Amino acid sequence: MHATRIPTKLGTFTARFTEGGLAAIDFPERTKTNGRNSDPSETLIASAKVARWKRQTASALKRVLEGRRPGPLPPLDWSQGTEFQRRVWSALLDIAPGNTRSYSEIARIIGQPRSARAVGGACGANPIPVLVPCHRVLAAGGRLGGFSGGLDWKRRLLAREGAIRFTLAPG
DNA sequence: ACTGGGTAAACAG
DNA sequence: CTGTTTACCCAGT
Repeated sequence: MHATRIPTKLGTFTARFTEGGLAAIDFPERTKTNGRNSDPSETLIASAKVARWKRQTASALKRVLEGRRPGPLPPLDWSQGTEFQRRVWSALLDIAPGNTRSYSEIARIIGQPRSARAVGGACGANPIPVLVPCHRVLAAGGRLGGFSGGLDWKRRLLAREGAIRFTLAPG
């Protein structure tokens, strides 16, 4: 596992990689990590391949934060997900910036029209937010629904994409 | 605004 | 396997 920090206008994200690809993205931490030194063992593991993935991830992340399409992505390591979760996450990649789907629409798209609630669960388990755009999935009637990284992030990401005509959620 | 029933997946035990 | 917990949804109050 190799981690890298990605500074952006909205804070410093952290991306984690395995040999299989990008495995996770963490939102900026409130707590200021006294950053600086990197673990030397990680440096040894780093390969040209991973270095390329890091560049692609940083570029894609910044572009999505600007409301644009991500451009080329590194391979995504979804090996920790179940078959169902991978189907949901895969469907999320087809939602363009500025567009939204509802949980039940995603359920229908993957061929399980009664699994809207389970789709919510899979979105909550998405380890690669922003690039796998679970923030573009809303509840029925345009309500905001939930977001693991906090609803503020969901609102901010949607606003950046000009997709902010949903009713406000409690809270 | 609040409830209750229906529904499906993941997880703890 | 059984119970509990969900980023759900819809029809009734």
